[in-house]
Amino acid sequence: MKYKIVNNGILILDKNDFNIKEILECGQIFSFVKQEDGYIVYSSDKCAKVVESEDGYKILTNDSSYFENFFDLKTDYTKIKNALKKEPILKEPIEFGKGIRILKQDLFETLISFIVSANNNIKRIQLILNRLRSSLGKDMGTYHAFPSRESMLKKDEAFYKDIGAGYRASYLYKVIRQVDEERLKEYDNLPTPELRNKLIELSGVGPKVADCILLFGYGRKDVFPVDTWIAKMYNKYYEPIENREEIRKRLTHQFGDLSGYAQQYLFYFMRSYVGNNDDG
DNA sequence: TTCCAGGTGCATA
DNA sequence: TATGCACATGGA
Repeated sequence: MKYKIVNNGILILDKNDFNIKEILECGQIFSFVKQEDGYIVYSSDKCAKVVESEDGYKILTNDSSYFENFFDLKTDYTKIKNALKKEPILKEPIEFGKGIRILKQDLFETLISFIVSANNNIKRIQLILNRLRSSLGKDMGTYHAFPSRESMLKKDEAFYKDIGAGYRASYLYKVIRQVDEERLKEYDNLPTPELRNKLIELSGVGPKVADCILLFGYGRKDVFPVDTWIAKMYNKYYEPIENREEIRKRLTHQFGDLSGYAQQYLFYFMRSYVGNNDDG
């Protein structure tokens, strides 16, 4: 994909592999705001405004190199989509979400965010994380950074209940006492299966949340997170199987190193297009 | 009112 | 190892 670093951000010079609505609304990230003329996206202590232009997008930010990596701009998504289109089941989902890119997100933020996401809906996940940012995150002027582990350590479990985390409050209280940002970074040296086992040891992190952290934080594309929507998909287009571990095994076997990409096209398609309509 | 949402932890067999 | 249940909360 063609893009150019300029003095106030990044110019995306191609709309084929970049659609900001699809990138932000496909469920991989929760901290963003839709505006009249574009989107503002928050990651860690940074932010960017993304505005559509005639032949692409402008990413307005002071941290171009961070967002170059964040938006995974060096990866050729045309190539990935062409490879995945050979699977009949992915033809329509890829057409529907052809501007999706897998974001490379901050590890600690991804850990906390996807613990909150468990058995929860996206609107409420966003609400809880916004409260977390605004009450504990560093004031950056026009917004608040995602809180550090250090700032989260100062709060008791009741605080996390008060911001609406529900029964996940105890997971949050515990998990920040199990790992810090440095340890999470060190884990990146491990191969995916070992790293996955390390993550599952953490409070509030099971197989599905671990896979989301692997995919959206560590950038591991050889995982296929199986949530309620993917389970629905599998039972609709493949065959009825109750066991999600079995579904995960079969899908990672089918899609291999492109599992993460395939999962995201399917998830977005199921959630926003097929939705609850069960007669397709 | 019941069901569901990007599931996990824990007890039980 | 595998199954079943409880767990907060708000929208449909």
